[in-house]
Amino acid sequence: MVGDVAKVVLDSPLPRLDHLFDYRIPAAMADQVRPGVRVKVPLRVAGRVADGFVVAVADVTEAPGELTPIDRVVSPLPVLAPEVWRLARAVADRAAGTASDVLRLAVPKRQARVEQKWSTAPRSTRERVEAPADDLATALLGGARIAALPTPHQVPVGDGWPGGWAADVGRVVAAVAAAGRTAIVAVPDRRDLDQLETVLCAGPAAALALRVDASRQPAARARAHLTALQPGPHVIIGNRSAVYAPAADLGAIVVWEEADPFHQEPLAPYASTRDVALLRQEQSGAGLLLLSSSRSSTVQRLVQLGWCAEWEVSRARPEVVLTPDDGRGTRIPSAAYRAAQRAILAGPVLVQVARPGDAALRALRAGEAPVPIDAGRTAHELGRAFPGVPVLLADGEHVHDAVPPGPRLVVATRGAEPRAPGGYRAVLLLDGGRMLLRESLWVAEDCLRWWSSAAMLAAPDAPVHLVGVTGDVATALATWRSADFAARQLADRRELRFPPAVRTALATGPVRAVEDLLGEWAPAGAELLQRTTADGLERAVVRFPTSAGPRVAAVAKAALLRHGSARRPKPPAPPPPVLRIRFDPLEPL
DNA sequence: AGCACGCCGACT
DNA sequence: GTCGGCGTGCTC
Repeated sequence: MVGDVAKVVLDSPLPRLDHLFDYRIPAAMADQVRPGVRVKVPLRVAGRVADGFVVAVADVTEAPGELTPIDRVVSPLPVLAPEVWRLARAVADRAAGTASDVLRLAVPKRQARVEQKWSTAPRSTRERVEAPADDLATALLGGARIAALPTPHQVPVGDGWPGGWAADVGRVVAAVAAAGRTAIVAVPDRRDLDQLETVLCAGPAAALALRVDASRQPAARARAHLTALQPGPHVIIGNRSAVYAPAADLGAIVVWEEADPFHQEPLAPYASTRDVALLRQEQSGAGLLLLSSSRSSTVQRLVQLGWCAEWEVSRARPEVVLTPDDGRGTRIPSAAYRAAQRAILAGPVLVQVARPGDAALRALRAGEAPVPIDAGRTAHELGRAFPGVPVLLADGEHVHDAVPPGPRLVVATRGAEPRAPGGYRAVLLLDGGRMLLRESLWVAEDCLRWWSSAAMLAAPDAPVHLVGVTGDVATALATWRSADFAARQLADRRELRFPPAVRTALATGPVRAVEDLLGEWAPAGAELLQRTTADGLERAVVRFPTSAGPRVAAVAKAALLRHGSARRPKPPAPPPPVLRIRFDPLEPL
């Protein structure tokens, strides 16, 4: 019978099962089986069924023998869009992972009740939106790949003050939607998502906004997914999983703050938003906007390759004052202290610290040994330094999106800084020296990003004091030339042959499996960087030029096919060690 | 994950 | 001779 072969991807993390399986489509299911639908299919023996998605329907099969029929169609809704399947395959191949691992991130779990209601309820039709023309959006709609820094201060929207970046993104996606194309925006965290939502809801594309937030209830996720599958345009906003949203008419992908660690997927195959976005841009021809508060060396590399263009969104620059430590090196320098005292009469002042516990205190009580101090005492001590001024602490445990207007000292750990209406009257970056001491391949550019994003919370005419930091990275912040700094970082990395100038991969597992792999990796272009062995387990790090990526990944996948699964003994026996391979770990060594 | 196939040690 | 250990490989 014509068209009765279904190509099915199985929901299984086993490398051996990571290819398409052919099944016969029973005549009774013919009208329901189409690409994207969930099915249950027999595997090996009758009675055992696996979940899967149909990705294609064909006339012929290359599989030997008689085809087993599909067991049943779980749902007739085609929830795996063809462009998402292509993307999942590419992401998996790049990292020697399985497509089904990627699909678990890309397609939310089925919610029968949601689908039930969806099938009967009328769907809202997309209305046309009107938005001002936007040069950046026009370039993106032409397929441009662009790296840009945002408007560096907050803007008033309704009665809120979202970041300038969110307003920049809002203008771009509204223009993309007005052109009838879908836009996807991926941001690191919930607080960024809230700001973007504020902007979108006040703009012309409000009715098209669709929040696909992996942290929301499963039902809400499923509903948003079904909506995204409908003809657009949509403005899809979310965290890292948003890059996988279905969008047949994709016009632009926007990634805000691509270097933020929240964009790093903690689940196999560990692909970051940026890498997925690059693949999706290539596959779809949509525009790609990498908007960040400072240029990362990774994006600078793309710029220098000519793969990515630069764009100036705004000429405005926060005023940054480099303030040396005076005297003992632990006290707030008097220049910064005076600036804070002056500013606090007009409104809130932000103090960024590495950890509020000891650093802020140490700065105020020179000469005393730092001890772990709870947040309450920190607030108390700061209160003494600024008598009569309320102190607010913001860190991982004390989350504040925004602070009320009026004089207030806001002590925040990096990344936890609340926004202030109209911006802070002064920003003190107090712990720069300590932040730079952290051991990481990316410290310098991480610090520049943390400082830049805190500086962007200042009012347009308010001073930003970077305390006790000198050299390249301080100059980069003061001159707001993070691209030059990133270029120098990249030059160093080329010299050392370290990321992002090269890629890395980490293999762990039984000594023999890892050694075999290293033997095959070498001719593929992967050079051994580090190797440690402990009780039968080996850990090896290799580096390779990006051009060798496909070969290195293919060799890795072949090795996983050989050693990837092992017999699992009955618990409580520990599972036997298996070969694991991770590409591009943030800290390879 | 399961389940068959297949090649070496103790056995009625 | 055979029974069965579990190492290896396959699943349309």
